[in-house]
Amino acid sequence: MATTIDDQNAVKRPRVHEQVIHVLLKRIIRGELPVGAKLSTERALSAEFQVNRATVREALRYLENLELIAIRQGDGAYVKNFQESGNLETAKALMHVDDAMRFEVLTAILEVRRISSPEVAYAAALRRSPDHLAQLQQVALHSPDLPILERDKRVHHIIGLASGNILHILMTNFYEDFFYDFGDLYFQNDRNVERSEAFHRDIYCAIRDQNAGMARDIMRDVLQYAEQAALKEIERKAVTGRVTSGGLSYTKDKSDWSNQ
Amino acid sequence: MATTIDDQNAVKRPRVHEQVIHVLLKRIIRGELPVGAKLSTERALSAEFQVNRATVREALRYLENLELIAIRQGDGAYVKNFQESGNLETAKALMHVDDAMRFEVLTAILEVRRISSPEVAYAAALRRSPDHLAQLQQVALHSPDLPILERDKRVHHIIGLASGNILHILMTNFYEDFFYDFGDLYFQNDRNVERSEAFHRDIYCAIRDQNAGMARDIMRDVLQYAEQAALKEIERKAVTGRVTSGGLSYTKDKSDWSNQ
DNA sequence: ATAATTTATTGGTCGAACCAATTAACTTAA
DNA sequence: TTAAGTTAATTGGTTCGACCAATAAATTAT
Repeated sequence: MATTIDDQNAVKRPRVHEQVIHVLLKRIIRGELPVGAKLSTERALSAEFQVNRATVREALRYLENLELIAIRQGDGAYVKNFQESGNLETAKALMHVDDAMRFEVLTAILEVRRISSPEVAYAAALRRSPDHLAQLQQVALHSPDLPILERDKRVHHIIGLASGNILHILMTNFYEDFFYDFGDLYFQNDRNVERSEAFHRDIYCAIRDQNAGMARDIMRDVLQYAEQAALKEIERKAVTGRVTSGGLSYTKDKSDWSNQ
Repeated sequence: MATTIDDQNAVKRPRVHEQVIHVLLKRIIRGELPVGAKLSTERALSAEFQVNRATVREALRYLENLELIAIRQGDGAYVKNFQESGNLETAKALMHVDDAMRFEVLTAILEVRRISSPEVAYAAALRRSPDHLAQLQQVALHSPDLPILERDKRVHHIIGLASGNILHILMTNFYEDFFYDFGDLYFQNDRNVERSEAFHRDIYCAIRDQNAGMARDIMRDVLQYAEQAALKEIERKAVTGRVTSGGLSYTKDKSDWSNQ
């Protein structure tokens, strides 16, 4: 059988158009392509990167979806001000630019989550269906075999679902995307694991009893704890150096273009 | 000169790949393509829609960016559960499905904004730079010629910038995208215009004085007012029928595929 | 000088071919 | 028979080359 690489440790072979995205993204965020600047034509980029024009187009379309550029037929592609038009997906892209930007985005997310999620818990306690309660009970209390990171993810997700607000659900997905890498580092500390498990028990009871105020307080407390603990881990790591299991620092790219 | 259509009333000629997106989107959201279902191959879709495979690919790439489908080389494209993986841009797409979904998304956004924005104002009052204050003064107090909708947009945007949190800024952009159409309807009511202008004056003073608590209260009050007023307008319109200048109801598509 | 027309540029779409990863079917060895 | 290895078919990824459509610049006519 051909070497079927383990899914967890699968080596991502970046698709070509993703490499093009990466280069253009850096040029835009770093200001080499300032706001209002016109990008090279698709044909010129195609020649520069030695890839097909269709591949360049896939990359440009992605940047257009991010509201980072505006494409006009017969004219060209222009850099937009992402602070004026960027969407939340732009934040994910910013994570790949450099460490400083990564830290800014991460702290921003932590703040937004600390503000919003307690109110999500509040709404969830009020509106939760019996089915959502059952799901929460199953995951929070009766899934000891589930890794703590996955369990925590699901708890938050079920709370989002129970809130009955589709935006809360999508925001929860957004947080999860960010904390998936970082979570491993966070839960290496047993104290954080215990804190999380206590949170699961408490938030379940509050939602079961439809005690919205208590649910909000419980969520607020755990997020304040987690935020401080996470920032501490980052600080420690910044001194220790890079870690192997993800975290703030990303592995350097092997792409020929990554250092442009 | 060739007929240069006025930008404001420009007739959007949907690009072909956007029409393909629309059809596939409806099939997914409506459950015709349930979670886990495998989409037709690119070649099959190309034949079905009578468009080139590259065009189909642009559409599929968009749905992939929305986390609505997962594409695997050598295998195919599969429908994901957007409640588990969808990002905020998915909400925009949901607006185009039907009226019920549109209403759900809109009320969800109003709720999220009511929760988050007061805290953004709080942070803005604490952290605002002299430059941001000057911008806010200019727009909020000394731009009588600016249409109220545009002025209101900029006030919120500057507050987002002043908050110093990139996520707040991007979330503000997200709100703006949704309320741009609806804003015209909202500001047809003079009472709403007056309320908004008062808000601009008050929030400027609070941020100028770095009175964070007051800024938060002012923002909370105006959003509560606006939310109720907006829902009232929607209700009124639902009785009156569709309106011409945007609003909840979208114009029916002329696409051949729109009724699939 | 201004307006209309033409031309060149550039993104949008198309068609066919080949590469690369996956799956399924088949073959072979234990 | 079963399990592992091999091969073939399927499907997304990329390339090449061409033409269509919208825009902007250059040109011409008024």
